[in-house]
Amino acid sequence: MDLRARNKQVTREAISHAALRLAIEQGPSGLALVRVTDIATAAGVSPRTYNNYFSSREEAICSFQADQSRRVGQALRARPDGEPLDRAVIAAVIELYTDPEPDRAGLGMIMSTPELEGEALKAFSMAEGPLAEAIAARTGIDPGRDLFPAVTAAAVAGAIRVAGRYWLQPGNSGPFADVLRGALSCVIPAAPRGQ
Amino acid sequence: MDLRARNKQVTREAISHAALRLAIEQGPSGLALVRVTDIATAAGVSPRTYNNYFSSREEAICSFQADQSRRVGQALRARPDGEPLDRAVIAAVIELYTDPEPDRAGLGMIMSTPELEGEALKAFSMAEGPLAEAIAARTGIDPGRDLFPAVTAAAVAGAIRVAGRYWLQPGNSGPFADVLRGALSCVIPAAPRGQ
DNA sequence: GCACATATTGCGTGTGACGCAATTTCAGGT
DNA sequence: ACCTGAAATTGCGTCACACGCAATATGTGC
Repeated sequence: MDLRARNKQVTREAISHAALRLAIEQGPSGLALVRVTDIATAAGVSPRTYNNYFSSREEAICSFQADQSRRVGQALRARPDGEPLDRAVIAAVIELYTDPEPDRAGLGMIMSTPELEGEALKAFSMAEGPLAEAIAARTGIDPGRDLFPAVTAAAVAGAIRVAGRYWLQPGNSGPFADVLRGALSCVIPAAPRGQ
Repeated sequence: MDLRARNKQVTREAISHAALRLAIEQGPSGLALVRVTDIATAAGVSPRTYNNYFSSREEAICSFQADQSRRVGQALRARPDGEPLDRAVIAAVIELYTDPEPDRAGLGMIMSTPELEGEALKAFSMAEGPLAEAIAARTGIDPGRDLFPAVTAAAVAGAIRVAGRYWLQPGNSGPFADVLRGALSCVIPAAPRGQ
């Protein structure tokens, strides 16, 4: 990775981090008070530069979650070859989402702010493409002819989202890993049907 | 339903219909050319009134799909009591989404326009809440303690979305019902695990 | 230390979303 | 048929945002 590219990444993360931090400070109800100028200032860049990286506050705020989702496919590919699909997916997701344990405030901000709903869904759905490819590769199914990889990927993304929502509920002090495992086992078969 | 409420509904649908029609005319690449004024004029209302019903063009365009999703729960509840979960869900979804056969242009516009992605995901996810409740009612599971209803609902919504994307691919002239059936059978168990 | 690609920035413009208050519309009762 | 009041429509003003463009600053690689 180029040095220049790494600098861009640093700037990107600075903006994203500032945006999420400011959003958390104001809480879900006061998201409108988080102005573009504030985000840019907090990140140490000009408003115009902020806009070179993100085309909306929502995108900046949810960027972290989106990045996380993008890694799900690669996490599944890192699992050993012989492992059954369900075990591999569960292990990959838990590994990715509990190291470290997610930031309750950040996840809560993203998932329980109406104005962020669309962007949050986009963030979680970012996992689907790469994950579907990884599932296809693992099961040897052609994703162009069989819907199984894409449908399963969507189900996994949905399960992660539901698990997050449940974990955020007050009075839920258990580890996220347990919730994730429970959610994922509802929908992931050990192998494609009939095989 | 009140007469006044019905009039509001008529206006709402006029705006939504106009928005989708204009968007289709310009195609996914020219969505920026669909101005608020155009939508309002085409619907026969003032721009301000358009904004009383929808707070963004995207929302107006995807409103039809959102309404459709909201009906999934009720469609499942309409299935006979004894029917196994998987059959009931599949029958309910197919009934709802193939009568009539979806408008290819409209669905394509909504699902393959990047600017509409967030709103489209919101539209499909509208099904999840009511559907989860219907699943909970049918299976007798307490949705507050067990994640199965919510996870399954999310998986169903995801499967419908994936099926739609697949059905839109050129060279796919088969009935939508078949695609839906295939997608749904990937993830819906006949009953919650272990029961 | 230089040169060039690339990122950053400032400015200007067009558009959208929405609060507010005036006005129109119309359902329901007399 | 008319009145009345609630509710919907509308116009206006405001504010913030996204983005194109061109100038400038930055720093990497030689």
